Amino acid sequence: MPKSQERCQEIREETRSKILNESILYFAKNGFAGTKISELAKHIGIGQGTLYIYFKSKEELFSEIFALINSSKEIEELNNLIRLPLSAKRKIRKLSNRIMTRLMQDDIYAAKVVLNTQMMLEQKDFVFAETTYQSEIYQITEKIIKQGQKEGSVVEGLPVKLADYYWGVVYLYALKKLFATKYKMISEEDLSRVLLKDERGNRLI
Amino acid sequence: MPKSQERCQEIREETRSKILNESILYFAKNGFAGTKISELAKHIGIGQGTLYIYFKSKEELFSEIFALINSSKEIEELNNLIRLPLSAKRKIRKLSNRIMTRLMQDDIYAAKVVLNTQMMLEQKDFVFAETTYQSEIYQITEKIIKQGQKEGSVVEGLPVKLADYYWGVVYLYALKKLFATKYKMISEEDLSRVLLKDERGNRLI
Amino acid sequence: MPKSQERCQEIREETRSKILNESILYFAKNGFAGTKISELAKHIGIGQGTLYIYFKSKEELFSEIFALINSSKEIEELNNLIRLPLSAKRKIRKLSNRIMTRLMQDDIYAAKVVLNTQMMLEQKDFVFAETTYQSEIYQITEKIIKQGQKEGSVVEGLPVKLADYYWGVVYLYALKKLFATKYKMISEEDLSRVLLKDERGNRLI
Amino acid sequence: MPKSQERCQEIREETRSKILNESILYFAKNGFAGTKISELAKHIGIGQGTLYIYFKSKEELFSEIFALINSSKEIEELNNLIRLPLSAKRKIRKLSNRIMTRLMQDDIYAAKVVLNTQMMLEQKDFVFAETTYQSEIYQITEKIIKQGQKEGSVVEGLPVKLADYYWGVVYLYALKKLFATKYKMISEEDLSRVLLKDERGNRLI
DNA sequence: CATGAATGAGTATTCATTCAT
DNA sequence: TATGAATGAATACTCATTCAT
Repeated sequence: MPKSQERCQEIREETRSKILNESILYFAKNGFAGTKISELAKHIGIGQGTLYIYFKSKEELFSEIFALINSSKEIEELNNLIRLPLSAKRKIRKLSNRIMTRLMQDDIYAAKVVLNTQMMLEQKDFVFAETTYQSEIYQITEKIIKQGQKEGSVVEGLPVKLADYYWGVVYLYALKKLFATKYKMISEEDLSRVLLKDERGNRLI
Repeated sequence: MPKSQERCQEIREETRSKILNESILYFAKNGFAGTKISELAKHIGIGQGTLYIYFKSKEELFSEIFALINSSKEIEELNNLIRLPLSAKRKIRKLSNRIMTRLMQDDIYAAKVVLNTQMMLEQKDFVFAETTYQSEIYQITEKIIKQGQKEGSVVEGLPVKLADYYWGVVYLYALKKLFATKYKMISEEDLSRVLLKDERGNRLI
Repeated sequence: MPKSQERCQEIREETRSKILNESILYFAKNGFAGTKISELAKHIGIGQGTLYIYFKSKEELFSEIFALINSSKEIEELNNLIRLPLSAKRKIRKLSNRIMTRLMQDDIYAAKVVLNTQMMLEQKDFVFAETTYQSEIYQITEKIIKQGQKEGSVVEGLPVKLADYYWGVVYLYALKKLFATKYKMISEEDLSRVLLKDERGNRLI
Repeated sequence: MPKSQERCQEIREETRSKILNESILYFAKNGFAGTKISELAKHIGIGQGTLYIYFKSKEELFSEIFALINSSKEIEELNNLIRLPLSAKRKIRKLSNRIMTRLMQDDIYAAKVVLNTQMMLEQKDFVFAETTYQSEIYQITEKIIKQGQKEGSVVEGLPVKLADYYWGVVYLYALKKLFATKYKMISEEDLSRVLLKDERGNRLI
């Protein structure tokens, strides 16, 4: 029965995706040690045992989440952005706009940012790829920064430091999105200003 | 002959302080769930049982840490700063300088910032005072921001948002101090720039 | 496919009952402080963790045992006995007979008597119902005693004292059943004699 | 300094006695497993360490208590009683009177009875002497019972069973003395009646 | 000798993982 | 395949015992 086989495969894939997606938020909010399988399963709406059909262990589930995060189109998007024939300032504004829009609309995106940044900070052993991944994002950002510094629109300073700072602020507001009940989200301009010189000042030159 | 009462009291106070101080870093780095009493005790250099002489439970130890954090002189210092007959710009530069200097020299300070900010984000039930505490710091910062906006040295925007952003960046670099192995610490000017308009631009006006 | 809901419920009820029943003897023999969860679990034939699925703590298990003891049919039986159109003497003989028969055949019954009496003596806080329960048994016994004193078959003395004494002797031999290796069990007549006047003496009147 | 040597010895003896006496009640009320050294020391009014100067371990303290209990003059008194030129009935009444009087006045006596009987029931390994001791008391009691049965004042039945029963009732009211808040103490006559035939019946013969 | 702070072996409790249904 | 009851290794917590003062 090839049809049923396929269908089975399909169902498996669906369940796997569901677990993965629901877990991202849970892990981002509670951390690895703070996440109990029993509660996670309840949150997802499946039995505890079901989790172990799809993932060998809690740790494997956690590292699979990174595979998911890192396979995202983030890098591709960034690469597309950099190649556009725009000023660095426009690129930064576009990027910031895209980030803030997603952050405000999509908890999963915020969770991904949070987990990814935390991994980078804590250097957990079982996450391998992300160093490469993350540094790729950083490198692209640095390129834009360098372009901007040439163009005079981006503040002075080591590009690596500025890129780190920029994504740090993104992480900060991803955290607020996930955890804080009362907070003031910053605007796309606020985020851009991490890199861009003040408009008014420039205009006056 | 019994140990002198005062000496006993002294020893108890010392040990309690030692536990509290050493625990701050540990909890900040590993989180509540990720902290094992057995390892914490080893880290402090005491027996597991000793911990329980001074604190009823892991949770109590954790919440006592907040009493310690919040009883700090942070507020007092800020209050002194705000009363000085200085421009908002000078105040912000002074404050940022003090914060970044401490952050770079003192892991415990970084840990305090981290724990305090996380508590505020996560709104753990057993921490009561900090809301007040935190908002007090925020309120003072807002006052400086308002002063600076009048003086034209501080960027436009809701003071509450800017204060939140400013302390968020402090939190961000406290995290980096504690966790990151490779990172570029921002300078005092970088931190100040969260609030202050770019120098060059201003000069040109 | 999930286990059928009813079957699950059934299994849970069975395991719970098993734990409760097996624990009665263990607690009665070793006391609360003297009972180790690890050994109790081994005795029952389950894992330690299983105990905690059904009972929040050792203390909760202990107090649930009382709910079980007190929900017994003891009172009902006594109430039925008292309503029979018999002389107090016959009632006492019947009651004593039933008690001693059970005591000799059923360790669980002995354990229930032991735990219940000890609770009454020690007035543990977490046992609420039993005061009522116990005093109800006492009150019924007192009624039979009063009837017997009117009929001239029961010895003089405060009914409350005699009831207390009677059940005290029952407790005494429940203890012997559980603990003593060598002892002489008293007969039904011996127990009845706590309340009843000596036959021979009466006959001679 | 021989004088100081003696004085030291004296003080040691006093402290040892104090610990022993205060411990009897505590152990009787809480059992071996239920007694915490920290609380026992507080109850006695000494430091925890002090206990270990006088006794090697909790277990040794417990078994020393038995040496104390068993070295008591109980047996001697009983032996004196049996040798008096009295009827068994008089002896039983005298004995019961002495027992009940002490029981009501002296918690330590009640505690001794309780501990002693429980040891006999539970046959703890580290108590050796008491079997002999206890059986000696029982044997003397049996002699009185046999005498009484010959004289017609004591009820029929195996002397060993009756002796066991008699001392069981004594244990029962020792328990009540220690634990119960509300209870009706039995009188000397009530205790005697365990062995003695009813007066009225006898008189009528 | 007396103390009580410190210790770690022992006990209670939790939770990732397994497995019969 | 899906479930959740059962498990025991890991973790939190207690308490008899030691030891510096």
